[in-house]
Amino acid sequence: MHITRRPDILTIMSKKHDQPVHWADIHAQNIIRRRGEKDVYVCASGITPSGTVHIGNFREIISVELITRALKDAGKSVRFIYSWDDYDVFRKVPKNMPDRKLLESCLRKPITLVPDTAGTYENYARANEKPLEDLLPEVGVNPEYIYQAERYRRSFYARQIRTALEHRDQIREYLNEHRSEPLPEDWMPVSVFSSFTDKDTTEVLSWDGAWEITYRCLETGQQETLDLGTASGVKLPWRADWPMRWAYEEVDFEPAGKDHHSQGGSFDTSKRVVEVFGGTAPYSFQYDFIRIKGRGGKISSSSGDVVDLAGVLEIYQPEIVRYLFAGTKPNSEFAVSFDLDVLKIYEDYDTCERIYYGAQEVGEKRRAKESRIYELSQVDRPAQEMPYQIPIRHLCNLIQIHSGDIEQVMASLPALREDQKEKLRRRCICAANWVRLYAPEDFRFSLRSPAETAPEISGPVRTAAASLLPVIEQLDAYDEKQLSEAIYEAAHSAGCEPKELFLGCYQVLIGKDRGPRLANFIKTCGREKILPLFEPYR
RNA sequence: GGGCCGUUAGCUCAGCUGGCAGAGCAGCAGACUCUUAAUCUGCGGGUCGAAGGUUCGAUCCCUUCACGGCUCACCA
Repeated sequence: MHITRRPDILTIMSKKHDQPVHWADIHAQNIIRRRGEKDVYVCASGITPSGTVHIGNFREIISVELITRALKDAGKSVRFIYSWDDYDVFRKVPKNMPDRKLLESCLRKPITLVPDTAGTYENYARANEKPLEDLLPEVGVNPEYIYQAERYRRSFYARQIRTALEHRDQIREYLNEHRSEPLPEDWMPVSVFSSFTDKDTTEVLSWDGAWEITYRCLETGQQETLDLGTASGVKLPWRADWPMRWAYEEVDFEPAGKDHHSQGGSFDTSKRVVEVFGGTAPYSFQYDFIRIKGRGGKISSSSGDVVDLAGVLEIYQPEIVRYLFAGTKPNSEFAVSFDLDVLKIYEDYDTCERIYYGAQEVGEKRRAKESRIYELSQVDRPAQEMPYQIPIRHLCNLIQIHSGDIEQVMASLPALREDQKEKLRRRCICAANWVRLYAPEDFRFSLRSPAETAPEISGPVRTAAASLLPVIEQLDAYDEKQLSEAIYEAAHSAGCEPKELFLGCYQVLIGKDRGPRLANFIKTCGREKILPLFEPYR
């Protein structure tokens, strides 16, 4: 008898295994050691919503989520902040956006002041933010959002901007350490959006040493003097902005992509610049990019369709999306697959689940590791008892047998408990989507309708098919093996090759030469679906 | 030019803080009169990129080199 109940988390993290086995726990331990004991650990993530937020960006979010989970499991309090850098400049029109002309006229404006050309949201930035915000809770991610545009526009960072100006020589020096061309002597660590055009095509002329700054709009030639305490268009450039926020939020952990993490990259300069703001650089690690397999190959294909979280959730259950990321070390590249690999991923996940619940025996080391991956993959806590498992391949068949009617599929499953239905329904939807969108042609079928003209078959094959009728009428009396034998018997007594009969049967059932393993397939479909299809050959 | 990552079975990779080299797939053999990359059983398969060093012991740590990928030095 298998133990299919949830193990105690303390068993997994007990003294016996006080060495953490999972990367998230190792990083969490490092954060605690590096930053010292604190009441609350601040974990930060952030991106610029300058286009559809794709699955590559999601890696950053989920990495932080996994670390916050690990910190919490280590008994710590955590604040997970997510910064929408929506006061960044609109620099390039992505391929998948409508009304490119209008968007092009908005280049150099902050993305929060660019319209949503699809007409759904208040502005362009919001159009990219909101769909993701709506989806994140589904995968168990619930950060505290910070909208940088909103902050900058109400002069929230006036004090910090002044600090940057006061230390502009120091900041310039830090940045110059890694620049091929040094910044000019009169460089100012601010950029200004013109109040005449909203664009950042401006030149800062002077700073009065306190709160006033004067700039010229390059497009209109007009000059204006602003008060930092009330101005809405002044912001820090990225390499000053990022460390400023580390200091302001007292960030303990923030990962970054490899573009930021190279030597001379923005993390490198920021960990110097942050001193100016009286802070220290957070603990960090670098995560690698992710690739796409079985769908274009690039996250953002040239046709303009982007692989985003919604696109991945079409195919993968939320806990399996988490599993993909939790099961891969952040600094290694991996591919999100839409091809046959999908089946393998589901099978791997199910194996991981069985290991967690003790329904599959493995070595102690592997058990500890898989169990932790399983826990981190769950949107909430793992269920008390093991969820209903159904092999994904079989499910794909069931869905096609029932013409995509998921409620029928669920009804056909014996011993399905009420509390298991929600997850299973989700798996059904994903399987149906996969079959429809990505499965190879060989994999797809649909049962013929009795109303259609029955395929022409003749000779011994027809005789054999006819002789199967009594068997199908009594289908419930046969188990799979017996049915299989009956099929061979039918072929033999009619004097045809079993192969021919198989071929004929698939023609009758699904109008193809091949299909799912026949005996099992017929049993699964049941007498009611099969009999009418064979009736014409009586 | 700097940095980071990688190089392990035919393929894809695991091997996380040094202790007899692993998995899946492919291959081979056998079984099922069989079919969604069919299923089951068994088997073979490796100079752990190269050369040094540390160690009782190195795929693992250090140094150098080769090849491959990414990234920074503009902006964000």
